[in-house]
Amino acid sequence: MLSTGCKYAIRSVLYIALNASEEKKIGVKEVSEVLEVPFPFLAKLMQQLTKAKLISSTKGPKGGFYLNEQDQSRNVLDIINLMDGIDKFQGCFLGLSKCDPANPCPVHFTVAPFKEEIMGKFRDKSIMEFAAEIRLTGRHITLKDIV
Amino acid sequence: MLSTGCKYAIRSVLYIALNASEEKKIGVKEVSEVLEVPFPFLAKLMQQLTKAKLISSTKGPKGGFYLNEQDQSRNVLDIINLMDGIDKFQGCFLGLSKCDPANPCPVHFTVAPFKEEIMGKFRDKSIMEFAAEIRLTGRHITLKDIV
DNA sequence: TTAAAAAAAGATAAAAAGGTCTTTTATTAT
DNA sequence: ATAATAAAAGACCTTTTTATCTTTTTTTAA
Ligand code: FES
Ligand code: FES
Repeated sequence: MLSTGCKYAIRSVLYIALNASEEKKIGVKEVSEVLEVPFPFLAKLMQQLTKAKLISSTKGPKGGFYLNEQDQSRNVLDIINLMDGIDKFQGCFLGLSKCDPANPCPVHFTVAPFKEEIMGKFRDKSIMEFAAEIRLTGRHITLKDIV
Repeated sequence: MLSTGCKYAIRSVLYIALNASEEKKIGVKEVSEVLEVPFPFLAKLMQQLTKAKLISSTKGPKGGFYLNEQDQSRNVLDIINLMDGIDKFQGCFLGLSKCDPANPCPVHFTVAPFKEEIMGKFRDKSIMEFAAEIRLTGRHITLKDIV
């Protein structure tokens, strides 16, 4: 469905949303340990996220990652779009050049409604709204707390 | 979304459903040319489909691929399951060990309804029903007829 | 019964995704 | 100023996916 990098990225951003702030930044090390994700790989992903301005960072001691105000209003679709490209949802399910209702592939009308709706869901809910829900209902981001 | 092999496989099976029969079998060559898919790669995929009894074949002159009665009642989900594995839909969207409503990840309730429904759609409609619809409405499987 | 046709099988190669390691740059506290 | 810290950058390695090539087996028709 999504690339592993993309999955890691979503979980990381949510973890940062939940646990970091401009005063208490969080490093790659902590994130990679808590989420059980390979450190160097995650570091690359975080760099990408930072360059794309989906998360913020500062170097040096007391440095790390956090979400500034703009970052907080981003949504999950922004992350998917950055990591895997929006075509993962917008493109034709069977890989034909364009997904076009005027020129539909055999499964177009089977999948199109879902593609639309799921993109909507991931666009309309901000990272912070997700974080609030996680805090409220105790959803897990890590493998550890499942057992 | 799906692997390229899986997409090729679905399109090929539909093409065979539409154009082949036990009397008029179709070879890899024709399928690869019409669908614009690399011949040797497609040959491998067809072997897999044959071994899994999703399509039928005979060797030698006048040989080729076709769908027997059992094959015709198969569905798209069978193909996806063979090529990519059912976890592509059943597994957790964020890659956590198990997708379990009792222990949901942050996006579980956002995506779970879609996963269920789309699997249903692809399970409940047989290959031949898809073929009939294609014949009726003129859906395209190839890139050529789009322009 | 032989030659041609076509799938099956298996070995190999190229490209992409996933993952690691090393060096550089920026920041902060001492 | 200096040492320590942590991200940024870039080179590198491994595995999986995608694709190709070659040989073998089966079948049919002449
Ligand atoms: S044309 Fe294939 S999904 Fe829309
Ligand atoms: S637990 Fe993640 S999608 Fe169900």
